[in-house]
Amino acid sequence: MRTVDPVKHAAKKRHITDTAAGLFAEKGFDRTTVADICKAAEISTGSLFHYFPTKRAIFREIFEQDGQDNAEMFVRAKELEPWDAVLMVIDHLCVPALDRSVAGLVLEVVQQASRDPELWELVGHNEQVVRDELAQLLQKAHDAGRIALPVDARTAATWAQGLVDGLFGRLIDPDFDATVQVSTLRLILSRFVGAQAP
Amino acid sequence: MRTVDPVKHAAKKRHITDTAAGLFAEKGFDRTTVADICKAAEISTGSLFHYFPTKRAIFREIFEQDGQDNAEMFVRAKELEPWDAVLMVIDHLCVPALDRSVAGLVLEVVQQASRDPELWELVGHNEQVVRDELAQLLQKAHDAGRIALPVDARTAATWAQGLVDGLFGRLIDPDFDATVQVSTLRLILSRFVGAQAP
DNA sequence: GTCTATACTGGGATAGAC
DNA sequence: GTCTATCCCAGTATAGAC
Repeated sequence: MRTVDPVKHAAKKRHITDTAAGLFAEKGFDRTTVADICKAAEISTGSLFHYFPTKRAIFREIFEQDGQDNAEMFVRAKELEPWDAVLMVIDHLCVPALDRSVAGLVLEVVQQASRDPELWELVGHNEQVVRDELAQLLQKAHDAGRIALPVDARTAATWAQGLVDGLFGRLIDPDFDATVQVSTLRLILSRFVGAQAP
Repeated sequence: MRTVDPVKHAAKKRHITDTAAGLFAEKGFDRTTVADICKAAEISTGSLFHYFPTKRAIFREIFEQDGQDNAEMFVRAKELEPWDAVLMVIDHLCVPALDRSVAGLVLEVVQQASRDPELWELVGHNEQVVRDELAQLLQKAHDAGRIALPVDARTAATWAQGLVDGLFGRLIDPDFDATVQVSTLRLILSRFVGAQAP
């Protein structure tokens, strides 16, 4: 006897976020208008604001699932030998870089997060979780003699993230092939942490 | 018998760009209004548009001098031993990261450049010059036996830039001390290119 | 729940006096 | 060259019919 079908409702929201994500990636948040989103999603503004209170809310929704994704990843990672786990995590973090449109979205979220405290909490927390987990894995690998860290584990973890940032940064060069360069990234990281040859 | 004093004219333009740069760094390009700039620079909008045709033009002007700066740097670098020159260039590229407000501006320009073709040309060209010069220096250092590149010089140069991007990326973490981490960056690069201990 | 139409706001840019 | 006043438009969000 309820008036809304929650499944349909969620599906529609998802349709809107998916459509909006593409536009945000392509044109940026500020330059994407609500009208653009409505046109692309083939709905009216009135309908859109039935599902989301503001434009920003659409943007946030897009990133809300990331935290859970990462949590799942680390569960899987912990079943591996620590250093292999680190490499797996890095690969996972690099995946968005392989798709230019997703990469645009990542650039955008960094930008927006620095000015939207609510979004910042979401993203910043996530980053910190990744860093902490990476630091733990690196420490274990070090203790097991698989790598020989030249700096503390936390710093190393930070720079592992920094290397991923670097990968994204270089996407501005049209000749830069992220698929190929992920292996270079692994080489740099391996040499940095003194990984033994396998 | 000329009606404008070019020196005064340039000084005023400079005053506007300097003022605007601070605001762009702090709030981002899109969220900085022309009114904001005028207020901060203590001029009227009419006056501002006498010096610049559009808001974007102000933004571009800020980065127009970078090319020349870099050219000068490479002239000085070439007087050094190649590997020392590489480290000098890297240090130079890292300088903006040491000042949070300047760092904000760098984030902003990447963002904007991906959507402003004219700005893109400016920035992209500059990046390419840096990469080419770095690649040359790395090749020379390699040939001199000072380093042992595991990849081609161009790829190595690209990743040297990527590491600098990573440094900027990590600035989002408030605990990240760029001054300290520049030395970690040098360590990572040195290990990557197989630099011999001095 | 979805639409059309529109109110309201704010920002970029211009006109024209001084 | 600089100002004030203002135009014009884009964009978010709402009202109210269906």
